[in-house]
Amino acid sequence: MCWSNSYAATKHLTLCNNHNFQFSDYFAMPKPQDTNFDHPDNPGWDCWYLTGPTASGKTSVGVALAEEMEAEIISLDSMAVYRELDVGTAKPSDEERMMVPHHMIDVVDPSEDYSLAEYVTSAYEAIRGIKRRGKKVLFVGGTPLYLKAMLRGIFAGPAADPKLRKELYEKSQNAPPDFLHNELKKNDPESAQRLHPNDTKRLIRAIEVFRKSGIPISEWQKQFDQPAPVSRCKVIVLDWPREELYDRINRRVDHMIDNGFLDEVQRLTKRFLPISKTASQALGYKELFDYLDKKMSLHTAVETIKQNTRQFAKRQMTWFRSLEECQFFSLQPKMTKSLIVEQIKGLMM
RNA sequence: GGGUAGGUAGCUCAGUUGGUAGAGCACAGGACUGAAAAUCCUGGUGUCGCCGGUUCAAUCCCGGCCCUGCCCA
Repeated sequence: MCWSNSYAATKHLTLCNNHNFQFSDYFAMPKPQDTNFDHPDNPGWDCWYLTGPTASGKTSVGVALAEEMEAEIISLDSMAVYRELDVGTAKPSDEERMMVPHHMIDVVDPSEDYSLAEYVTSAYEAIRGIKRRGKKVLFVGGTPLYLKAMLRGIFAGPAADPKLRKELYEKSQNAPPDFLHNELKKNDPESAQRLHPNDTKRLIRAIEVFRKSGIPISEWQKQFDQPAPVSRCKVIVLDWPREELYDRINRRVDHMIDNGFLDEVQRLTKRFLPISKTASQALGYKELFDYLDKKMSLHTAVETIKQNTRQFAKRQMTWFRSLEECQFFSLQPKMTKSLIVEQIKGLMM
């Protein structure tokens, strides 16, 4: 795609002069709408999906499964897209990536902002490539919003406008609490009805969409209530008993700390371009930044990472329960990987 | 041993001039489409340290005991 380089270059230049990535006001080039998001025959169909909460073992099962099924893997993960965020995002190892081709990992610089729409655009591209090579497509990852967008599509509405967002945000800070809500009510009462007055991010996005397109976001979004056809999508959720999952999370965070997580975070603090607003949302990084800034002890930082990760896993499960496409696969500590792979393979065929 | 402050939710604490109690965090459930590992909403989960007394009624008042912190020996 010819526009992507100049777009990235513009971002780089402007970011150099702006180290404040809280509602940064750099100018984002509007992207050409060269992808038909609301395709009548969604490219995300006729693919396999292996998902589940964080630390459920998706990566390792996914690689084994892909080998068995002659598939290539598309990572379904909003944080693995960033280069240099390796340990904390638990990316697949070099060995795993040698065994099966992986896509959508390490695709942007950590100083760049990233979005759902960029993911979907590139994932469509990856699907086409894999199918050209005569392979199957296996999505592996746990970002539920991305999963839903792959299954049900995304609307071809206006891109984010950081300038407008910043303006609305700052205005709302000096106004009565329901300022944004009232603002939205004027043009899009349906969305205002649906959104809570405190839901700042979504209120801002909804106002933004109307101002840029003249069409309420509630109009754009109507199409996504229909589940993908079950006959064409297999979505498997790795499902551990809650307590076991939490143990796995705690153990994995300890393992990350023992395997260079701190060094990685330290390196990020020393880079020329600061990490972007979206990349800095990654779990574990913000807590370790606080430790390095001496705002908390290492022990407290690690415990906080574990807690935030458990809360994240809980939210992921809420998503999976709400998506009718999801088929839960119950796991028990004693099951071997080959047994798991065998059974999931059976479900997918 | 004497004095003193305290013991209330998983944690840190508030409170009831006597009518069986509430905040933050934790935890649980939900929402979610161009920031999503983000963000937002809802929910109190309890032998008010233990044993007795007074009272129609005690977590609260009285007595004793146990435990913790601090001060003095």
